[in-house]
Formats: sequence, C-alpha cells, structure tokens
Amino acid sequence: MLRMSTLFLRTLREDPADAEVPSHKLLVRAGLVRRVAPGVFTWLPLGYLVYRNVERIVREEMDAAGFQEVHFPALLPREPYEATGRWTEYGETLMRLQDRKGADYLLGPTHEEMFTLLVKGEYSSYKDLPLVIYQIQTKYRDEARPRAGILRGREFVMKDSYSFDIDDEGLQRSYDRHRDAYIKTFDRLGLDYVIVSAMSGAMGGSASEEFLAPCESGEDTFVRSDGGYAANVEAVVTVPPAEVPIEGLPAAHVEDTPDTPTIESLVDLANARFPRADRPWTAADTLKNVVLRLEHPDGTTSALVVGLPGDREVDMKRLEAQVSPAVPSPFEEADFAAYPQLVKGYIGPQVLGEDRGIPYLVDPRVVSGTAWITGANEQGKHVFDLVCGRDFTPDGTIEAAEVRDGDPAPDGSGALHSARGIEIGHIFQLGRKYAEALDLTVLDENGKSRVVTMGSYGIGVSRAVAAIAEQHHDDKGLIWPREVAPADVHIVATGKDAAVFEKAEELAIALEDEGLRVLYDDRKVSPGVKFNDSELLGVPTIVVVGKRLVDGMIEIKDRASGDREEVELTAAIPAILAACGR
RNA sequence: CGGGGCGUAGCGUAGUGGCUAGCGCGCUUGCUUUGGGAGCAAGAGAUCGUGGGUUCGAGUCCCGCCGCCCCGACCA
Repeated sequence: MLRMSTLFLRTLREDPADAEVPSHKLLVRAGLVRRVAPGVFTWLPLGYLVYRNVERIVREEMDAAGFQEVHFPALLPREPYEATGRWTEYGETLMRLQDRKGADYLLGPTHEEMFTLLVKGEYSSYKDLPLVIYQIQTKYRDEARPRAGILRGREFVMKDSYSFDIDDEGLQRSYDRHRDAYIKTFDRLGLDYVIVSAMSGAMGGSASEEFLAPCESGEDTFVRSDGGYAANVEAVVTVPPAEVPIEGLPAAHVEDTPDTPTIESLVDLANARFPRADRPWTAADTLKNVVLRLEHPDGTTSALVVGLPGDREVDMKRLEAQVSPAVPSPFEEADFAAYPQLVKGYIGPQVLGEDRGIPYLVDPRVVSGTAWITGANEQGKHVFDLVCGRDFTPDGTIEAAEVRDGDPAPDGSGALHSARGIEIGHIFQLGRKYAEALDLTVLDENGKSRVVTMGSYGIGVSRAVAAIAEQHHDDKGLIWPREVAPADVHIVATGKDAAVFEKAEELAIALEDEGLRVLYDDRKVSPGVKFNDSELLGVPTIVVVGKRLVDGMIEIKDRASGDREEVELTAAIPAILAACGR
C-alpha cells in the first residue's frame, strides 16, 4: 500500500515555468518526474510505477510473440560503429566519451551493430533462423534541441528488437509478427494511434511503418482522411485527374508578359490582358518550373526541374524522399550561369528534358491533355495553352508538391487533413545493410554462404508514458488508463474523525487483499488538498471515506467520467472491485 | 547552428540606479480549522547564474562567459 503521508511525493500547485506541453507540465506537477539536465529526467516513485507498468506491458507482449529478451550495455566501443560508418554518420547526435587510456566509446543511440555482431558470434546456420531478440535499454542521443519534457529527451528508454531471417519472406513474417505485437501493446497502453507508412530514409530499408499517437504536441506531421487513410506526408500519393483528349484544344501561343517573374503577377496580367471567357485565370492554370540542384553520393551535382501547378509549392521533405540518396538544394545564381537556356522566372518545358540535359519531372496532376500557362524561356514572355502530351512530354512524374488539407486521399476515402502525432513505435524492414557491413552470414541448405536479412523495431517506452499523459488528461490533471496507472484505487480519507481513518485503512487493507493496488491518502491536510491531488495524480478510481461515514456511506468516483456513486460501507468492496473492472 | 526570450529562496514571481531584496505556494512551531488547494501568530530559507566594468552607490546600466526555454534547421 502506498501511503501519502510517507510517500516521496510533492505535488506542485503551479505549472513549472519551463514546461510547454501538457504531459511535461502534468508529469512535473503531479510529482512523477524531475528534470536533472536538458532532456534528462529522474523518475520519482509514482512516475516510476507508471513507467514500469508501461515497460511490463511492452515486455509481456514481446514475450508473448515469442521474442527473446537480452540486455546490452549502454556503454559501447567505437569499432562496431566504425565498421558501419555510423561513428561519423551519426554526427553530433552521438554521445562520445573516452576511457582513461584515451580509447573511444559511445553511449548507444541504437544497437543494430551490437545485435548483428552478437548473432554473428553465435549462429552460423540457416537452421538457427528465424530469430528475434530484443532489449529494453536506455538510449542516448545528444539531440540538438531536447524538448517537451520526456517526449524528446537525450536519455530515454527504448524497446528495440531485431529480426534475423534467411530470406525476404521470412523477414516479412517477422515484420508482421511485430506489427501484431505492437497493435496489442499500444491497445493495452490505452493509446490512440494510427499506423502510417513511412519512408525508410537513411536506413536504407524497404518497408517501414510508424505508429503515431495523434496529439497537438506531436512532432511528426501526417495526414489522415475521415475514411481511415493515414500516411506520412512523404508517403502520400497524388490522385491524378483524368486525361483530356488533345484533339480540338487551342494551339499554343506565346504572349508578351512583361514584369511577371512571379505566379501572382503573371495571373494578374493574364486576367487583365488575356481574359478567359469561362472564368478568371488562377495560379492553378500556370505551370511552375522549379529548378533544383541535386548532390549525388559520389559528389557530383546535377540539375533537376520539377513542374507543378503554380498554386503549389515544392515540399522539400517530399522531394528529398523521392530523390534520395541524392540531396536537393535550391538553384543558386552560379548554377543558373551554367545553364544559359534557363531564364529565371520564365522557364518553360520546351527547353527541358533528359535528352536536353535537364531532367524534367512533373507533378502527377500534369497529365496528358492539360493546358498551361508557362514560361516561354524568354525574358518577359509566357506561352499559353501549352498542352502536355502535345507540346511537351515530361520525363516522368514526381511526388514533390506540397500536400494540402482537402486533397483527396489516394484510396478514395475522403479529403485529407493534416494532423500531428508522437512517434511511439517504428517497424522497419532493414534488409541486409548491417548484415553486409558486419558480414553476418549463415550457411543455407546447400552449404552456401548467405547474408542474413534483418528487421529493426522500436517502441519508445519512456516516450509512451508522456504520450499517454498527452492523450489522457483534463484541466484537473492526469487520467491514467487502468493498466498503466500507479494504483487501481486512490482512497481519500477526509476529516479529522479517527473513525474515518480507521475505516479507510481497513478498507485499504481489504482491497489490497483482493489484489488491488491501493494509494491511500492518510495525510492530515484539508479535504480540498486531497481532492485536488487525487485528480492531479489521475488514479482511475477514487474512493472517498469522509463525512458520510456517519451514515455508513462512502463515495466511489470515476476519475475519467467524473461519475460518483454512494455505496454502503458494508457493500464497498464488491462495488469498488466492480468499478475497477474486476 | 540561425532567430527570439529568460536567469532573483525548493516552486511560481515582484523589484526601470538609493535604506535591511518584497510577495504567493511549499517548509518549521503553536493554537484554531477539516467535503474542494483553511485562519491567526511566530520562524527558517537568497553570496539576485557567473566574471569583469561604470558609479559615492548595481538585482537594476555596459561587456564577456555559462545556463535554460521557445521557434526554425536537425532528428530509425
């Protein structure tokens, strides 16, 4: 039994000045965590109970899925990370240190190398596979900017698991097992979440999905439709309009459009001097051609032109995902000098294309038969009614335009709107990148050496505590889902009557005997303080033993709904068990 | 790393060059109080982030440094 009179706990009446997001404010105010350094926190008794519940659930679901727990050190030598290039690739984010001899060490930001090497040292046959091992481990990342309390710390706890399979089918099965286990885990944690497809990015894998807990304080932007579609912005596929028959479309014609270097000025001039019969011109009638410089991994650079409707901007993140591993950057004046055919502000598709040395990719909305106003590749001139598929043929399409609220979901499930979420889990088909770098091979049934294929899967354990707090609170405080709550029932004894404390304590003991986890407020403070603390702490069921005891009554309150009922003390135990879902 | 803001008691804060740095919460002691953060009284607790400078006099003005928070960049 947790007694408030002796519990190491101090709740705060006011929000800490350095906290911004609800979970940070509440976890500090409720006395669950205290800051030690930027992005580094101490768990106090109640907070650690919650944290351990989350960890326990994660562990139980991993074990239930048949995965085996191991435990690596957080302190790791440099060499394995040197082998995969991450000693340097990880950059400033890596926490580095030296021992007394000057040897380099690091505090593990993630453990792909160590797992790969461990398996390499033990296994050498296809008969040993598949294998999934995991750990729950403190990770260190020297984030440029830790923020939002324990939502994004420099020290945090992560469950990371790794699958090892002989072939892609096996990897897919391991991946699916993790996906199922994660669904069970997050359901038990009481988290609302969506699974979005994610770009694999620098990790070099193929399939990858993120589990995002939608909430205002989330750092990841994603889009969702009312019909259930959810995806990372980078992964959204544009729904192209129907193609238009080319016959009968007016011929292209070049017009003088002086001083129209921007889309806005161009539309204004077009409406003033070349008005349409049916409707005014809009930015969406123009074809904007954005020149970019691509830097390739081998150090060379090249130009790329992206054509998109003038009312859209290029989304650099989406573009990056498309051109990876090349890195895009804006075209500078010096770059323009190298391509005299590109007239800044008046670029048109007529001079573009792979065969002319400047690859030209367009937004999927630019389909055959669409007519555009676009640059005529001459200062002060634009071409009207330039028809795709007749007057120009792009080299292909690219998903680089911004995704906007109201755009259709690719699966036809309605309009997209953007939302924010906390990344609480990530599952990832790594492939053979690490196995190759560290030479993890096994012999197959023909005695031939085969590189193992891997998956990596993470759950932010400490982050999940904050994510739950973000999703489960009100203006009075936290509201823990039962399974992660620091206790099942919070008994509040009010008044100064000795009988109240006697009965409250008897009740606490009886409930504990029934298997409930009990937090008992036996402090000699005023009722208001106790009620407010009980709401701040967020134990799901609150039992008040107070002035109504003279009539043999106690009160049971549901923290989440605020519903309260009075019951006879004699019937209290079954009623409380029922309230706790037992 | 760029931009902005802020460092005063455990927490939240006031203090625009002048006496002994003020208030609320929390803490200690006593009395009263006990169904929504009680009242009265008496206390403890601060080298005002740090180093230098200006001044008769600096929490307050100037310069350097350190730290923290927010936005952006960055981020399996």
